[in-house]
Amino acid sequence: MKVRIKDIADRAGVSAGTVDRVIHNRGEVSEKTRKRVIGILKEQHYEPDILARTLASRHPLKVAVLIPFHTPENWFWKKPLSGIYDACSELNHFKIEVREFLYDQFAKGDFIEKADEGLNYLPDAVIAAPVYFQETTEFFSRCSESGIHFISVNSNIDHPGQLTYVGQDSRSSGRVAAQLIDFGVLKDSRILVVSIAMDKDNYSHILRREEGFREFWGRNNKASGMEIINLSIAKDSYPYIRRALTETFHKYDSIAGIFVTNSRVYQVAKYLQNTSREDICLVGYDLINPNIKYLNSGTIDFLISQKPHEQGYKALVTVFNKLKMNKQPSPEQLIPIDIICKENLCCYQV
Amino acid sequence: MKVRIKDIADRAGVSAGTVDRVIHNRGEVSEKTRKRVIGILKEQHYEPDILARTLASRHPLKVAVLIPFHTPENWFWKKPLSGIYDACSELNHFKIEVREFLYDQFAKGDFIEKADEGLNYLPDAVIAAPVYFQETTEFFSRCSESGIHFISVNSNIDHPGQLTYVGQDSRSSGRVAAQLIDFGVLKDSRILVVSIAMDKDNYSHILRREEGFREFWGRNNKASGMEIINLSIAKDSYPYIRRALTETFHKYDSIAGIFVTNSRVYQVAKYLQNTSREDICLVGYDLINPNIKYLNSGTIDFLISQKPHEQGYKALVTVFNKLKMNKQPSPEQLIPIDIICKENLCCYQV
DNA sequence: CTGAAAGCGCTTACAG
DNA sequence: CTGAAAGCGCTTACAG
Repeated sequence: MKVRIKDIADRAGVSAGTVDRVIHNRGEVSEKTRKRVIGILKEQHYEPDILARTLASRHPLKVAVLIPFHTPENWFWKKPLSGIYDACSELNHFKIEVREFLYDQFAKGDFIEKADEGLNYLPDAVIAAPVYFQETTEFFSRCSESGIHFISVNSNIDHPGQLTYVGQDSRSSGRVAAQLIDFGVLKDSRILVVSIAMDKDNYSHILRREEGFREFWGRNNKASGMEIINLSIAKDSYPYIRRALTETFHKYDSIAGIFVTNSRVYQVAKYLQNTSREDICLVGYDLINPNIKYLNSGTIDFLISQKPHEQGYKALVTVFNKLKMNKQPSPEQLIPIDIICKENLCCYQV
Repeated sequence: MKVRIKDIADRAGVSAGTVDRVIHNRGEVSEKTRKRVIGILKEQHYEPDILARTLASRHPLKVAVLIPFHTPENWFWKKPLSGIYDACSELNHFKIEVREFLYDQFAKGDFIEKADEGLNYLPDAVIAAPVYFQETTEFFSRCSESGIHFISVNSNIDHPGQLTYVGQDSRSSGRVAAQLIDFGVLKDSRILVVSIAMDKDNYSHILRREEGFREFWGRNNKASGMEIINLSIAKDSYPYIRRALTETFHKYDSIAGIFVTNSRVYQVAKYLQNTSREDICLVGYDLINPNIKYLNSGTIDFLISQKPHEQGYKALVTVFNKLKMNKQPSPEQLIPIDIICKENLCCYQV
C-alpha cells in the first residue's frame, strides 16, 4: 500500500542510497539512472515519510527571524515572535531551530546589519517584517540567490519568489472601521480621520487604510451626507497631538466619529477623555496596553486587531509545511480582521 | 543530551523492552524493577520521541466523532467536521483514524444508537456535541468506564473526567451582542430579544445568551433608559414568526434594535425586509447561508460566529496532544467571540 | 557513480 | 517476568 524508498529502489534496480540521492537532488548519480528513478517515483506517487526522515536526519531546519525588536513602550513586535515560538514548540519533534535577528525599526543601518547576520547564519528560510522597502527588497534578492526561502509578514513587499505573505488586507480593514463608525453615528455626521505617522515607512499601511475607509463611504447611500475630514499629525508626542486636535475641534464643531489609522489611537483617546468628549465614536488599531486601557474605560469603542501572534504562527507553519512537507502555500495568507470591543476583549488576550 | 530508552535501560540494568513495558503500563514487570525504572525515568526527565514511537508502532489513534449530521438546509454541523479533518490532515503522518457517527439532532433514539456504534468501534477518544443532556451524560460515563477519553464541543456537559470543553462562552456572547446594539441605537430606546427555539435542548445556550445580554444593560449607565422586551417563539416557521412579530410591533412602536439569540436571525431579517424596517439594528448568531445573505443586504448588522470549524479543529488537536504527546489540555478552551459584519465577512469564510 | 551497512529511538513478537 | 533481535522508513558515512 505505502510506497517506500526500498520499493522504488527494487523497481529501478538500484539501492536505497541512490534513490535517496535522486530525491534530494544531491548529485553523484548518472543521468541515466536519475531519469529512471524519477520516472518510477512519479509513477508510484512516492511520498516520503516525514517521521522517518526527521528521525534519521542529522540536520535541523534553520529559520532566521528578521523583525523589529520590542521595547517596554511598544510590545507589538513581541507577539509575532511568540507566535513563531508557539508554532515551533507544537512542531518541536521536527528539529526546527529558530534564530532571532531583531533590528531597530527606526535605524536603517541596523536593519542592514542584522540582515547580513541573518544570511551568515545560513538559514533554510527567513521570516521578515519589511520596514525599509528598498533594503528589504535587496535582502530578499540575496536570499533568492542563495536558495533561501523567504516570507514577508505584517507588510507585503511582494518580492518575486517570495514563499508567501502573511498579514492583513489594510484596505479592507479601513472599510471595516468605516462600517463600525457608520453604525454608531447618525446620518449626515462629521467624521475625522487621524493619521499619526512619525516615520514614512508605515505609509503604505496607513494610506491603504484611509483608502478603504473612504471607499466604504463612496459605496453607501446613508453615507452621502457624511463629511470626512483628514488630519495628519507628523509627530507622535501628546502635546503636539493635543494642539492639532484642539485646532481641528475649534474649526469643526460636532464631530461624531474618529478613525485613527494606526495603534496611536490611545493618544486621541487621552485627548477625548481630557476634554470630556467620550461620547464621540472612536475606532483604531491594535491590542496594545494603552489602547486596551481606553477600550475598557469606554473611550475607545472598537479596536481592529492585526493578530500579530497569528502572523508569526502562520509564518512558521508555512515554512515547515514547505520545507518539511513539501506543501506549497498560497501566495497570500490574509489574516481575518477581528473586531474587538470591551465585551469580547478577554477571549483575544492570549 | 537527549535521554533515550536505552539510557534508562542501562541505568536500570534491564533491557529496552522492559522499560517500554513500564512506560506503557502494560504489566509483565515485577513490582521491584517497575519501581526502579519509574524512578530513573523521572530522575532523568525522560521524554519519549514521538516520531520514533509513531514510526515503530502498528496501532493508529482511533477517534470517534459523535455530532449531528448536516443537511442542505443546515450546514452548521458540517463545519466542525471539516475542522476535525483539517487538523487530521495536518497531523496525517501520525496515524490518526477518524470515524464519523453522525446522528439526527431531532431524534433522541438515533443519538443513542450512534453512541452505541461509537463505543463498539473501540476508539481511543470521542469528540461529542451534546444535544441530549441526559443521554450524553450516560454516554460519557460509559466512555469513562472503558477508559475512552471524551471531549464535548459547542455545548458543555461538564462531565467529570472530561478531557476538555471546546466552545464559546454563551453569556459573554450575549454581552457582546448587547454592546453592539448599544453602540448602534440612541439612548432610551426599546430593544427586542427574540428567541426562536423549537427544541428544549438548545435552551441552556439561549438562556445564557439572554442572561449575558441583560447583564450588559444592568452594568451600564447609558442603558438605564433602555427598555428590553422578550419574545419567545416556539416554532421555527415563517408564518408563525411573522404573526408573533407583527403582534409585537403592534403592541410596541419604535423598536430600535433586535437581538436574536440563535441562528434563526434570518427569519427576523426576512420579516424586517418585507415590512421595510431595515433601519432597525439586528444582531444574531452564526455564519449560515441565509444569514450571510441578509448580512450582505444590510438587514442584519452583525453576526456572532461560534467558529464551528475551529471547535472541531481544536478538539482533534487536543486529542492528539493528550494521547500522543501526553500534554494535558486546560479544562475549558473558550473560542473567541468573533464579530462579523459585511465588510470583514470575506476573511472569515474558509 | 553506486551499494552495503549502521543508525535514528522506539515497538513488537518471540523465546526462554 | 525478562531479554535479544528484527523492524518501522529514512539518512549517513564509508568503501569501492
